[in-house]
Amino acid sequence: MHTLRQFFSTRSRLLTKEDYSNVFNHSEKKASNRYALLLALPHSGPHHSRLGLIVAKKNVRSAVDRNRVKRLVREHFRRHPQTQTKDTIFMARKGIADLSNSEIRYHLQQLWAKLDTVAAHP
RNA sequence: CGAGUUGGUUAGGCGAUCGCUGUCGAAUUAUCGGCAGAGGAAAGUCCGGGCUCCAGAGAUCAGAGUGCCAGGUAACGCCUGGGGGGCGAGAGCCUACGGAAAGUGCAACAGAGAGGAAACCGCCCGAUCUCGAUCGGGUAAGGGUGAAAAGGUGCGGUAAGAGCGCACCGCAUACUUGGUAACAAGUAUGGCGAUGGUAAACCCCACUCGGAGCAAGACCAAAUAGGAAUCCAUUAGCCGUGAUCUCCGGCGGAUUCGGGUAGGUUGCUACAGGCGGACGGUGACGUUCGUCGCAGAUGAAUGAUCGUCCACGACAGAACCCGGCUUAUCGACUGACUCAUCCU
RNA sequence: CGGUGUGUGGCGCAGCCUGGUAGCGCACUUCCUUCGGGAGGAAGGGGUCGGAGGUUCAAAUCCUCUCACACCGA
Repeated sequence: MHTLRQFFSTRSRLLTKEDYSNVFNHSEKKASNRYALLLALPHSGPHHSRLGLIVAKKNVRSAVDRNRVKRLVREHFRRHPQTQTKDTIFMARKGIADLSNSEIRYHLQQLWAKLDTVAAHP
């Protein structure tokens, strides 16, 4: 199973406006801290688990930092397969650009763990 | 060797594992392999051009921009060379650097006076008398005000002074020489009561410019609503002017057509291209020969982890593409030149 | 990505075009009025005019660069 999910392509991304507003309006699970916010919508459709990224210019000023955050989140999503198929949105908050790569990785692990415990007890 | 000026190149390397985008080849329905994959500023959007659409014969006005001269360039507000001015001991650096005798305006406060001006304190002459004041006149050297006061310095001259005269400098005009030119040098004349400053004030002169931008533009095209044409139905009901009747129109169904939203495709990278050589030119650059193929994403790829070496890695991420400018930036390498000391 | 606009006391705005004094309202401080408060009246404090450079005798104002913020076009 792990080797099966070790890729990340366009099929595991949220693509259209509807995909995003769907998750926003019907999100069943949330996990957040002061650096980021996660929204998730479980489904049993034909898709894989999908990921959407929102890293606003207002919250992360530099383009280099925006790319860095998005790459780290994708890498985490790719390396840690979901226990349940669901669409997830990641929203960056203001202080995240000041963190180092290892710090961001630590926070991502915490957030996804929180999301899974909520999922276990709906 | 020290201090400094200036131009160019580069922007962590190597290995392993797991990934992303494009493309080629296998395979054929989700895999494998090869190759390629951010910058010198990709940034700011300050200029210029290509490209696309709109408007359009051409010209002028308006408006905007540029502004010493010559050249380069597709073009430029850029670059190169030269001239003037300023700074520096020098290499070198900086320079919006056309016109103020075409006209209009502006200059607070201070000061007597701010522009065809004027005399406050002064200086000098004369008159008067109470003998250091008043009045009349001459003058602009000195003082004072101001950012700026109508050539500067020296000598002569004079009642005191003044381009009043002379010398040098500055200015203006004319001519000669050198230079494509900007300009420079020289000679002569003027005798400076005229020609002050400000044009990043209006303005004048010369030159340049149509407008918008790839979210431009082109193509394909759901659902829903609405439009047009043709055909069917015109039975029943409802609406239309207060009521009734007749006529007419609308509300119905089917097919076709065109516009067009969501969404998709395209524009999308091979071109004023890079590298090397030769020739021409002081140089920017041009001509020519050879060679290379060098990102093309679209919620947006170029990364993560580990090991290792060192100088311990700055500023920072393409979004139609080029040429510049400006701003940010830890360093490393290298060419040329200047000054000072020492040695020969 | 492209195109516009705005930065002035604590807050909201004038002044900029046409260069010389930074002003208005609310708020703040003190005093008067009142038994006390509010309202009212009088006086006062507070501004590198977003930042840097240039033009000018002189810049909030003119010019250039730069930093924030806001708006418009799918």
